[in-house]
Amino acid sequence: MTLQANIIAAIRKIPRGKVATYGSVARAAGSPGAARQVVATLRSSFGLPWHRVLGAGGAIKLRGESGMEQRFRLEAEGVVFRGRRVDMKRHEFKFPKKTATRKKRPSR
DNA sequence: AGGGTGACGATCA
DNA sequence: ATGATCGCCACCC
Repeated sequence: MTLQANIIAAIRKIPRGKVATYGSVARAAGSPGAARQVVATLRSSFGLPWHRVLGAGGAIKLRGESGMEQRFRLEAEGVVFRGRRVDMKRHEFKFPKKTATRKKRPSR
């Protein structure tokens, strides 16, 4: 299982009308701090709800038209923006945390 | 092995 | 709020 596969899997779980951040996706994929890999994945793969992935705080990190595009798509899904960012209070998607079987870690 | 790169994140001025 | 810096991580050449 590659990190990229985990990232893709995580992103695919983001429901319509909800959003997640690079950082949270990275954690969900099992690699906290690997936000940049999330980016790499989004760039190299497609067919993913890429527009539902934002930067910390719900900010769109894309520049130019791509950013507008993203915002446009999110609003179309019912996501509310507060200034230049998404209202995370209402739309942030919380990935199910692995509480039971920790990755490579003796129970407890 | 070594070095460069990112749609990042957090912090500081 | 914006821009600069440093830290992080995995991937690519």
